[in-house]
Amino acid sequence: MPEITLPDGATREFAAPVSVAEVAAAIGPRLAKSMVAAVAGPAGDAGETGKTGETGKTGEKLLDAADCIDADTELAILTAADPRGLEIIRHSCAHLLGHALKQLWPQCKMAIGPVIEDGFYYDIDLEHRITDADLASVESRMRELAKSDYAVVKEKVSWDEAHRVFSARDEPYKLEILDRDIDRGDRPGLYHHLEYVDMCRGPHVPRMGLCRHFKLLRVSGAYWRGDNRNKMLQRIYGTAWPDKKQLTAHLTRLEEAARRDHRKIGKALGLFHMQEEAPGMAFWHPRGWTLYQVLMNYMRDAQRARGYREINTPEVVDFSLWKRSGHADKFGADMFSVESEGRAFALKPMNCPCHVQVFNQGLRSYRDLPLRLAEFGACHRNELSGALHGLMRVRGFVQDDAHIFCTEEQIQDEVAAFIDFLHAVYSDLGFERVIYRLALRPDARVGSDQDWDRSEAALARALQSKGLAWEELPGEGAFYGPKIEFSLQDVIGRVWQCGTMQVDFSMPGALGAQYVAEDGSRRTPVMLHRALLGSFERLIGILIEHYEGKFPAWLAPVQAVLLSITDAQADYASAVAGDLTARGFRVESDLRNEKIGLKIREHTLQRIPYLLVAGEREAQSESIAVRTRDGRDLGAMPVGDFAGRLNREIAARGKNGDCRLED
RNA sequence: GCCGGAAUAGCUCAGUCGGUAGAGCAACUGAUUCGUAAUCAGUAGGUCGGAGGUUCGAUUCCUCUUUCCGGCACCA
Repeated sequence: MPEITLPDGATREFAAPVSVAEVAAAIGPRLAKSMVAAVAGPAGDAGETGKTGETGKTGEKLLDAADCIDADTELAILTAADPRGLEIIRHSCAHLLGHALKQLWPQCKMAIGPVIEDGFYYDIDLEHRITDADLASVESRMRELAKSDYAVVKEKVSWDEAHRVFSARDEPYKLEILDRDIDRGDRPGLYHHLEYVDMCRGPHVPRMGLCRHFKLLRVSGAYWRGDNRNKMLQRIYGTAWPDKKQLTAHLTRLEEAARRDHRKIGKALGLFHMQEEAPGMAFWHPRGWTLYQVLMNYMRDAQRARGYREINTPEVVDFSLWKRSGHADKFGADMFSVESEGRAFALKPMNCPCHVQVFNQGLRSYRDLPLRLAEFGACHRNELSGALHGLMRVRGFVQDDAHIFCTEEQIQDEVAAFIDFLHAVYSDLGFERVIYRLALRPDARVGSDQDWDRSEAALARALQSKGLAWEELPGEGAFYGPKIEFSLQDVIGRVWQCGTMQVDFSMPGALGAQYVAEDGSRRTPVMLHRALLGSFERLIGILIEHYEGKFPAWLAPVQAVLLSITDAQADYASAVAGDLTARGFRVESDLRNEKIGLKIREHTLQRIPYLLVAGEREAQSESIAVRTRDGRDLGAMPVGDFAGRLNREIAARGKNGDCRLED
């Protein structure tokens, strides 16, 4: 006699074990119709034996509509409105995709079809190459199948039975999953979609009519089990939403994101270009290089204020140094090499070994520590061609790199100070959402396990002391030490590592770094590798997308343009431009014999923050009429007033809205 | 690197079922001096990414190649 407690606290008693669907029906017909699945929660032990899926909360269990409840439990019926319900719909969409694919290409071998953010995919092995046209026909077959609203039938079977089913269906990938990932004692779930069968923990929708608001997006390649030694399969991506409105909104977001692409905006604003002769390297144009320099000078001042000393080291260095540092072994193939007079050199892929050389000059005392050596270091890495991506992943770049030589006792404070520094800079840059990750020891590494224990712990403690939530990435640390990754997202949600803080107990010793301790003994310092921006290239790529090219005044390559109305104001406009330039602003003037409307349009499209109209009225009154790039008219004001207000806006950096120019 | 797609004027793109290409904007010339998102007219501009092949003839078909795009893998 199960007693079921609903989310609102109401209870319902049933005389006999009931299915989830029956409970929903008892609550109301509308809920029964829109029910996707249910979640049973921790009070009761609901459902049949065997795993039906897990949710974030411990003790919660996801149930299929057909699952039977035979004991007291809390139960929430899930609909598309619930995030867990939506996830189930997306998962069922993957099955729907599999169903359609199998109907269109019966010889297609099914691999996996999981849920991802905003949607789902299915990996298949099929000789025929799926084209965009195919994608449309797959999608329409999916719609037909969904429209028929067929019932999804769940079946729990023995491992042997599952094996028999997929042998008969000639699905080698499903058999491999059974063999390698599923315990022989388990009872895998089979979901029958008419003639199509998929194996899944579930739950899934009870009727396919619940999967209606989806769209297939693209087809691409993906290695079986994510391993590049395995066969490359075809992966079809789709997105799915609770209703048409949200689907449309998502597709619109994707279109808008495409417009913010840094490669597109970089070209439109004349910031940089790339060309065939230098793959993965940027040619910076005047406006882009201005932005680059503004950012670099900002970082230069900021790090000087925080006790860093700037240095500069060679870009072409003998391979022997890379051998001693360990980089040649691990990354030799990814380094650009240069040969001269029989000697092998490499373009430096990073700055750390060079910084140790600077540290090693002279005898260092414990009194020198922590020693913070910073360099805007130009690095080259011969990244795999397929990895290149605009400014985000390049082969030539400049890091805002620094290495802190310190004692083990100083690590904690240095890491904490670095995190504060990073937050201050990111806040000036307008970044609020930072993703924190802690990359732990990889299999291929140098250094003792004790060193790794201590360095991992030091980083974790520092994050904790700042109250930051982080994700751990086992095996993803650098070969010489663990690292905190500070990542930002581009406009379509791809995550890019920018800042980093790495603890290294190995390289200083390997390269002979020493200092004299208080007791006169020679000791090896600890080395902290750190960068805030990561590389100027990547960070500028993120900045372009973040601001959609509408850089705040402090970063804008051109902060204001003087616009004359007729030739009669040419001298006046030039004089004002000269005055503002002399005050340190980045100003241009447009004296062309063109209509003011055209000039406004062109410079607005160039995202210049302030358009300063100098017409006859302004010339008479020694003023300028100020218009912002978002079309606001701030009226006429004396040049000195504008300069003062712009100065305050620039000083505020990230802490002002777009073109506020407040009094 | 792997799978798939793409490459046409400075930019954004159209086009040729094999007969050496077209628009808009930009550029240039002239007229216009016009107050807040496009003034008008004219001119010029392309060995259709590169190399080879098939063909009487290739931008179009085939092969190779480079780069880019979307993923996968990689990311010190």
